[in-house]
Amino acid sequence: MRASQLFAPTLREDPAEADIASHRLLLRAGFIRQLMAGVYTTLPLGLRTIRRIEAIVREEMDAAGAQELRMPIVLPAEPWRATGRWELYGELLFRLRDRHGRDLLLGPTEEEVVTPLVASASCSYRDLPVNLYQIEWKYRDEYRPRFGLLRGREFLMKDAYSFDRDQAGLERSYAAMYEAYRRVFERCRLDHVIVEADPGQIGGGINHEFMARAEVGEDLFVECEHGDYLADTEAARPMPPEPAGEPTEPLQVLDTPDTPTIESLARFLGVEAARTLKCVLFDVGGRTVAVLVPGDREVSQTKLDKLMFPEIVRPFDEEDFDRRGFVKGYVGPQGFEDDVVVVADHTVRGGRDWITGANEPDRHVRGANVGRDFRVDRWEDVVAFREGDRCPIDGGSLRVGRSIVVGHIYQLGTKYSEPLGATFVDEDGTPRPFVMGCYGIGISRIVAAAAEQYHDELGLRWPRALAPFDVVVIAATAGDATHEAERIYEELRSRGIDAVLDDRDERAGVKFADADLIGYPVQVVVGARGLAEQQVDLKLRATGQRTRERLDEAAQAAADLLEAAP
RNA sequence: CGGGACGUGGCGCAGCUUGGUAGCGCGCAGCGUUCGGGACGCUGAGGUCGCGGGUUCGAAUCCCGCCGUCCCGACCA
Repeated sequence: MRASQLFAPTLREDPAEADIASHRLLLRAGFIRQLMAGVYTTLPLGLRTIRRIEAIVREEMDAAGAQELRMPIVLPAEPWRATGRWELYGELLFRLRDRHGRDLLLGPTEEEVVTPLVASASCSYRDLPVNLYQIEWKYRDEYRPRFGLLRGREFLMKDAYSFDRDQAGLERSYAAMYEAYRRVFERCRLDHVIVEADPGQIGGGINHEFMARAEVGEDLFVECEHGDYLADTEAARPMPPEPAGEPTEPLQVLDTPDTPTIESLARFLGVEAARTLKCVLFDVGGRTVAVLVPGDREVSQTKLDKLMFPEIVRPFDEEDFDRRGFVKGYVGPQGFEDDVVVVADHTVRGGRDWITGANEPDRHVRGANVGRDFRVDRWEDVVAFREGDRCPIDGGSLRVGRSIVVGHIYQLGTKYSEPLGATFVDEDGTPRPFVMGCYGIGISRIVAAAAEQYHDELGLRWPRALAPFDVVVIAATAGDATHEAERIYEELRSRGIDAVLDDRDERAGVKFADADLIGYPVQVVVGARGLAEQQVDLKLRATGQRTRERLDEAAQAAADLLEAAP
């Protein structure tokens, strides 16, 4: 490609709407242009990078036994009603209506399409497993699109779906995808971690997130300083504290006017929040569940959801407090009726003589102790992770890392096959629902994640595998240099290397600046200065390292440098 | 959806407080000089000042409404 023909409008200044590096540089370097919030045009350079990522993904998916297909983006509402997601997804769905008044949506993911599709093939258990994937644009009307390609309303995703006869089969399919994903992100050179993520309300299903480290990432994970523990922040289980000793105080009631929050209570009494016992009430499938955590900690509803699955967990609202006779802001676990389930986090074992609610307005108690003053029905891990918690394996200090989720794989089981009536015929002749897995890779998000990890003050610095082109040949001066540059460019192309010839009628400085901004891995500079000695200059963008090579070996040298590039 | 900021040639911005018919830099076009790290000079094109309403002799500027974009947030006793 000749730069004079390439539509790559680079910007000299940072666009006003972009804050983070990837967004700013992808705009400036001419990879993308914004059309509206969360929707971008992909320019030729951006599309080349996307194609390279797609190629890697395709190779690994195919090698893992998945088959590519293409499903529609405009979808009928009916199957989404069947699975409940027409309601559940709410505003997240782009909905539209056709001329006949039929409800349609733009696909945010495609279980509702692929599941009936496979079912319609009248499968026998002998046809399984099947794994189908596509690379297609997805649509989600995010409540707040942001950060350019990181959270768009339109994004390119590889989505794969496996269909197995049973859980054992699913686990095999899942393991194959897990390995394929590892290879994909290795080949993309993304610095990433893999964590077992929280299954949330779906419950039970194992799932893993592939997270590219990035300071600007919205997704948090927890890691031990010694590298032996990794977890989703919602799933992290800190090491429990040493158990506290026997009670030392009698239970006594305190007048604590106007102290409905832990903060106001701690201030009123002049004690640490950690001395108080927080008692949070939830409705779980109609029953009252009281969750106890130290006052300076929070309950993780995600953990509670998982614990109570398949029951639905809902925090108490005003009405619940009134109707069930609890005093909001002054709830304590003493004297609960038997129908209240008391769940305490392990961290509660680390305290005694608690200050907690007295179950009457403006009053608390002190000296409340487990066993003597209140009962605990279940000891569980329900506390939200907090900076400073210890590693459950070696007690090391845990820290929070930020990341961009670029891949997510999931064991779905029969969550979709059952409501959609998607079955195969098993060996005994009876229909059974497929045991499914789903596997996503955010292709357009990889572009942004890689830009976050590979850039400097000059611009983008693509790893070889993701760069829009491998090499740029810069004609730095007119005359002979132009001819030599052209010759080197042709030689590179004949070697199968994706090269750009910067033949624009621009000053050398402009070409250098654009080359650095766009981030070609290798630059070959052909100019009068070098030609006087029959030499050219090579630059490796990743390190900035420059070398001189003989003119007649320029293409070979560039190829070698590219080979050695990260 | 709540809070905040911002919408002025393609891009980045000034002008608005105190109303008087729009300006700077970059980019773009032409000519000349220059030519290995975002050159210089001269000339030129390009703007419904986000949209609608109002106030006024007169609105980019003041008032009201709407739209758009960006940032922060979304829930716990």
